[in-house]
This record gives sequence, C-alpha cells and structure tokens, in this order.
Amino acid sequence: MNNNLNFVQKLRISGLRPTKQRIKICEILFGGKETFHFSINDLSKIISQKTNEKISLATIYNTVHAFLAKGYIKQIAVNSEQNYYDTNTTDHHHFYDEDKNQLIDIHDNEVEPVKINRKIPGKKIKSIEVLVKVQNN
Amino acid sequence: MNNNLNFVQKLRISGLRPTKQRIKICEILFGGKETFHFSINDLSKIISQKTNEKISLATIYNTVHAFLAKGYIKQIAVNSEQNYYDTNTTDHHHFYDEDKNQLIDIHDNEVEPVKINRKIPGKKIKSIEVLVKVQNN
DNA sequence: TTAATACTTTAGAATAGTTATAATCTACAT
DNA sequence: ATGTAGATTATAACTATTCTAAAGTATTAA
Repeated sequence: MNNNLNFVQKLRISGLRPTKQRIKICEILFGGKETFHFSINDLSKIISQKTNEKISLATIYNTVHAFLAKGYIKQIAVNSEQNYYDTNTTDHHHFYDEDKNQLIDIHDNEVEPVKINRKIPGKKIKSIEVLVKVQNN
Repeated sequence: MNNNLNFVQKLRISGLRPTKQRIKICEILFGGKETFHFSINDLSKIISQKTNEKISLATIYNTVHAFLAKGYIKQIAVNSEQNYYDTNTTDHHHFYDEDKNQLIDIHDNEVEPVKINRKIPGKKIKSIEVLVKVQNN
C-alpha cells in the first residue's frame, strides 16, 4: 500500500496523528479514482462494509470534522434533512436530484462563471455555490 | 384589518381553514412591506413577542410546511444546522454572512443569469440557486 | 341553529442527527 | 521504556423535527 504512506504523511503534515481509523477513512474517501458525495450515514455504511473492525460513530464525526477543517473535504448545502460532503474540494457546482436524493457534479466547462455585481462592506467572498435542483419530468 | 380578510381568502382558496393561528402567522409573514428570512426558531420568537396567546410549536411547523407546500414561502439551503425560509418566493439568490449567520437577498440586477450548459436526461430543472458565502475580511 | 364531520391545534412522546463526556487507549517525544 | 498529549469509544445529552392521540374548531347540511 504505497497510498497509505501518503495518507500517513498527509495526516501528519496537518497535525493529525495517523491512527488506523483515520487511515481507513482516508482510504475510503481519497483512495479511489473518482471523487464522490456522501453523508455521515453513507460513510458509516461504507466503513462497515469494507472493514471488519468497526469505527465508532463519534470517530467518524470527529474525522469528518477534522478533514473538513483541514479542507480535505467540503460541505454541500442541499437541505437541512441531510448533511452532504464532497471529496472534490475544487470550486464546482451541483445538480441535486430530488427524486433520488443524489448530488451530481457540474463541471466548470458546463456552466458560465457566476458574476456577482455587489459587495457587502467589510466582507469577502468565501465561496460561490450554485445548486440546481432537478426532478422527473 | 383589511389585510386579514385577504389572508382569510388566501387560506380558504388554498384549502386551508382560516384558523386564528394561521391568520396570525400570515400577518407576521406577509403583513409587512419587506420580505424576510426566518428559521422556525425565529418565527416562534416573533410570535411570542407579538402575541399574548401562544401558538404551539407543532402548529408552527405544520403551518410552515403547509405554506411551503402551497408555495407561499420557500426554503433556502444554507447548511444543515439551520433550516431557513424566505417569504420572497421569486427566483433570487443569497449572500450568507457566516459571522452573523444571516441571509441577504441578491437582487436580479446584481447578478448575471446563471447558464447551465448541461441537461440531465429525464429531468427538468426546478430551481437554480446561488449561495455566496461571505465572511469578515 | 344545530348537529355531524372533517380538519386543526395542542402537549407531550418519539425519533434522528449530532455533539459532549469521561474513561480507556495509542502515537510519539523524551 | 515512559510520560503525555492526543484519539477513540460507548453512551449520555442535546436539538430540531415529526408523530400521536385527545380536545377543540370551522364548515356543511339538515
């Protein structure tokens, strides 16, 4: 597992001790070729499928929060029923399929840059996110 | 209260009985000149400030859901901590002030129309929402 | 006007998602 | 090796929301 060494380094660099739980979660989140969207519940299920030793729910929350704070994942506002995270931290927008409750990436070449012609005094823009809700027609 | 007659009609037309609780909530939500954003918690506080008879939390939830279903208010996805609603149901976008936890309308003349150059087969677009998160600089 | 009925409100219970706690464990510096 | 700060864990606590079922109210039809 050459990858796991990277994860160990990645964790250490950011001041997080490379515990086996965190490494496992790294493998799941960053070990694949594709980025993906997940809820805590999704992640929890994936972990129990891929591992025989289970990781406590508290640790899953802690780790997700830690990775969020470090910018390894980002949060996506869809609705308050479910909290979604994205392993793709680059600026991009989303479709949200209301029938399947599923997020779909919109790539940069698929959308014109969003131009906001207004500033809030004393504030700087942290992110611009477009959410396109779709449903069966 | 000429307005209240309107509210009674509005409710009746949409198949909702004009109870005094619903009329009161209409007054608060639609009685002012300005549209505004609120959470259930906000609304609950406003109600207890403006009324001596209190409205049960269950009724507040029921009414907000009913108004949402009828399209009298709309929901805004900000994050999962707090569910926000907007009395302005026209298509428009928002700033979200992360320091004050406050939503600010972006008017149509302040943003270029968002163009999505992609379609999801079998799906139609229900809404396009831009959320611009800002913070102190 | 009254009676029946379907709709509404309500308090409180139940649920779900998340965070806090405190004991145990582990990585790592010395 | 050992001490310590940081991590994990089970479980309790908390918060927002939904459910329940009993009591109340608007509406309809007689």
